[in-house]
Amino acid sequence: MTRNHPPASSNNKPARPRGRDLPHTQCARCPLRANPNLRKFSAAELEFVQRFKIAEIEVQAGRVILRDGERAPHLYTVLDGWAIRYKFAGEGRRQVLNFALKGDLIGLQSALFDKMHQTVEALTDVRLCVFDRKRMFELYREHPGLAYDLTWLAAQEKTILGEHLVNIGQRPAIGRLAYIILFLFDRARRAGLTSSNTLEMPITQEDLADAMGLSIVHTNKTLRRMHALGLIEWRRNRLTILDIEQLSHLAEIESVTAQQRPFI
Amino acid sequence: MTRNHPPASSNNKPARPRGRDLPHTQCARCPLRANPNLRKFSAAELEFVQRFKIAEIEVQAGRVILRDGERAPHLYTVLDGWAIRYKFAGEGRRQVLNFALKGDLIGLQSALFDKMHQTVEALTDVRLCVFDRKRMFELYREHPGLAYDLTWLAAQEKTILGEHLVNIGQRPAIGRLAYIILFLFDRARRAGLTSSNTLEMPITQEDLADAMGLSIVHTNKTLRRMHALGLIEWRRNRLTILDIEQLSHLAEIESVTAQQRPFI
DNA sequence: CGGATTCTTGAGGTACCTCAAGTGCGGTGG
DNA sequence: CCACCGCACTTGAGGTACCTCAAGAATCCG
Repeated sequence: MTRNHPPASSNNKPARPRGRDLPHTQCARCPLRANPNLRKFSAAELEFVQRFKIAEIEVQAGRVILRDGERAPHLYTVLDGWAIRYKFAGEGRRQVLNFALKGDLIGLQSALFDKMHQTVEALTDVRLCVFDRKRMFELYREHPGLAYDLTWLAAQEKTILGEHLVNIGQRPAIGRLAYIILFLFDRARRAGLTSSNTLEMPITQEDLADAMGLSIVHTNKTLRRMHALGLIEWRRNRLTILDIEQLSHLAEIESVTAQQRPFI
Repeated sequence: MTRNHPPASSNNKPARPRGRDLPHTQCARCPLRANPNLRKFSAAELEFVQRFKIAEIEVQAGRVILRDGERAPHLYTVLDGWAIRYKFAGEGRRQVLNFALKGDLIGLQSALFDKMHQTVEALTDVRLCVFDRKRMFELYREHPGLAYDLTWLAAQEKTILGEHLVNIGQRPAIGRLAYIILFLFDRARRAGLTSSNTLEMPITQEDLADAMGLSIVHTNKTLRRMHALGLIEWRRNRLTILDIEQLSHLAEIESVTAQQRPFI
């Protein structure tokens, strides 16, 4: 676990978007649309989403995008970059809940409950599509397909968190690690961020440890052990999967299922 | 954790509703409606829900209502009784994700993803309101308020699971226990199942252990320790909270927030 | 009343933790 | 271009919180 997180460390400053808003680009030419894993919009939906979208912003690596307990004015979709979702648990302990990659929605909790129940922080510089929270009900009223998608995305998060709960609650360190590695690799693959069996990512061993509920030291030792077994390679920001069979076996999972998922 | 769960134990039989369907009662007179924590319907919504509802069934204690990996034909709301949501993790290890009480929705995952990602099992005899999955899209098309509620409920589950993740990943045994006890008590209180500071519930120490990612033995010892500290009393199916201050302190939480929540 | 759960307690082992002290590397400034 | 700094990673040593195994007591149920 993370010890000694400075309570108000420099990477906990409020999200001040790096600059002036970027040009309000066309949703029809949204780069996410190229991803075959993401579902297509109808013309009417596309037109609505275009109006729903307020701006595009860029958030610097290390900045907080949304903070636990605060009310966010907007809803975001990640266009590019990596973010991390976590909660603090008194005295510098941190639990990582998930990661956000391109295509992921951020801030739904705030839109529904009037405040966030987790913090979302940029791991790299992140480009975000900004949506107008106040139009949420219009979305529900006029575009049942999009409304359904929002439910779908929320339920998807819930399923993922359930699996993480199994991971942390029931598996030994090596199994947890195997699971997380496969999880990350699969998510990245769907987002088109992998090349064959390697993945470039901004995740530190500390992030990994906090996601697994293990100490950094033990995470490191487990990582080395896994390397010694010839299952992976983990060099600063670069993960290579060497034996997916063995990893799946350690994680006690069969395989990962594919499906076209929605986004906004 | 649960060791030696027989892979196909007697309480894992498919859900065969105990009997003939009960009389198709009026949603307008739904007993849940008495609970002030649950939001009111508009006349049109009430009329829709009445048609959405197919039947009422009763499931015996110990039976599985929905099984992980299977596709469920229906969506349910708990009218009465307790259920438990869990996932297995190879060789008799089980992770409890949450509990379902009156007013809770069951089977949304199956409706959205075509299969369940958790098992839901009746802890007591459970009375369920049965909804027609095939009308889901009609719900989204015609009743944006209800659609919003479904998203709300999914996001709520997700928030709860995030908190459980913090619990299991970051807290020592006594803190985990304090947290779960407060969580259960609060949920039960909202469902109107508590009387002052005591709660009658069908949860065993094994269920508790599996919810916390601890062994039964250690759960028991921690429970006794907590009793010795004068914080709680735990007698078979009966929980009494003696010192909520201390418990909150151990769990490192401030207080629990109230809000009117939706149901269907 | 007997059998099956559930709870309780003790004893001993170990997986993971904390503390501590490096090492390596990438970025920055002189 | 090199020297330095800070952060991420690595490794060892020793402690402990939690685990497993085991056996018995209490309670429930038919």
